[in-house]
Amino acid sequence: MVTVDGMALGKDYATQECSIARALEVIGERWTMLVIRDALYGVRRYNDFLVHLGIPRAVLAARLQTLTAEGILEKRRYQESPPRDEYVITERGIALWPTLRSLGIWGREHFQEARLRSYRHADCGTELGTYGECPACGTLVPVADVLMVPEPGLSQDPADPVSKALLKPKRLLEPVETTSA
Amino acid sequence: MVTVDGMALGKDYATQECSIARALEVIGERWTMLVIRDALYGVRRYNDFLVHLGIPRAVLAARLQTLTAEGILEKRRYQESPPRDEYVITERGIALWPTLRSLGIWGREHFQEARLRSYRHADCGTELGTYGECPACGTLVPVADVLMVPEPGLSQDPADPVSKALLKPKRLLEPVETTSA
DNA sequence: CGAGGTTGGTTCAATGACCGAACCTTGGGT
DNA sequence: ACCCAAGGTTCGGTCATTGAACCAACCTCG
Repeated sequence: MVTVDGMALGKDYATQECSIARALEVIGERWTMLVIRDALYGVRRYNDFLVHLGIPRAVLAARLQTLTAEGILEKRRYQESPPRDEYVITERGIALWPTLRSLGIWGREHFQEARLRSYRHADCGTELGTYGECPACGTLVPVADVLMVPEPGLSQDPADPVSKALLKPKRLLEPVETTSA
Repeated sequence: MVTVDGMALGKDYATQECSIARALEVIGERWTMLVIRDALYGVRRYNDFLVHLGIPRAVLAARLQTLTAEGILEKRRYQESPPRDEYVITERGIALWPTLRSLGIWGREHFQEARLRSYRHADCGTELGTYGECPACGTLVPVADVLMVPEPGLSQDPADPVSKALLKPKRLLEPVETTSA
């Protein structure tokens, strides 16, 4: 049966009856997970995503729109006159933190020597366990209480202002400062 | 400037200094994570991947080759005369279980009503926590001791033999039985 | 022996996604 | 009036994915 709309390549893993497949239909496209990672880091503005990711403008626009439509980001007016919007991560997006953390750990352990960043419980300074829990406190750490700490191995003096801003320790979700003024 | 090698779209997130990006270069392509999921379920043969995923043959061949080259699957001769190989998941691939589990949970909680499968500690029958730990035993359950149990909501009587084989409870990693003889 | 089946692929034309560069728009700032 | 910044859209060219067809080694059955 040939359905009316001709979505051939895109998005849907038609035959799969599986929540992983459902998830990948939403966030499985190229660049999407990196956009979400940046949003967790506190990146919010079109231009910041652009320079930090090195993503084509058209693709970024498409991804931001999809992620907004799926309720993972929320488009929010942060100033009138010049009307400017920012894209803020929602609860649904924040819920991807364990996935991204375990993916990052896997990537580092299997394909990378150096450790670039560590993640700590802001309250006590303890480094997080594999799933984002605090071994000392024995609790699951809310994402807003995760402190991202750059480690040596991360290149000093990067080109773009966003990478530069991410060079100092900061909490996740807290907006990055790129006041180029 | 046109560089000599023409890798434009593919694989590498060039500017990214991040273990998540490294990971996605390896397993971020379309279909790849679903192949790994199937490998965790115990799927091993070209034909079983093919019918279960509904993936184009050429793409499957490419993915199996990449995953083998990256050490996530291992190509293993399981019979001479007709020489036949199967693709078995390695430790490196098994290490993706927490990632896939948390991704699946996210997909179900946010984009799906029914629960299709549950995962239990084979030793005690307790349903696993969010990260694959056993709440009762308090231990991290080895993947080989995870029992996958189909729940109502999963369609009875599916078309392909692999889905049919996955209709009864079985441990992860344990090869699926598709003796069509 | 030859026909047909099973497994595991390769090849090919068509279609869709992605890329990078150029352009556009709205609203300041000077 | 002119230029700049932010946030896009448009467009031609390239790359990836798709589905269908083809290939080949080996086996089994008549």
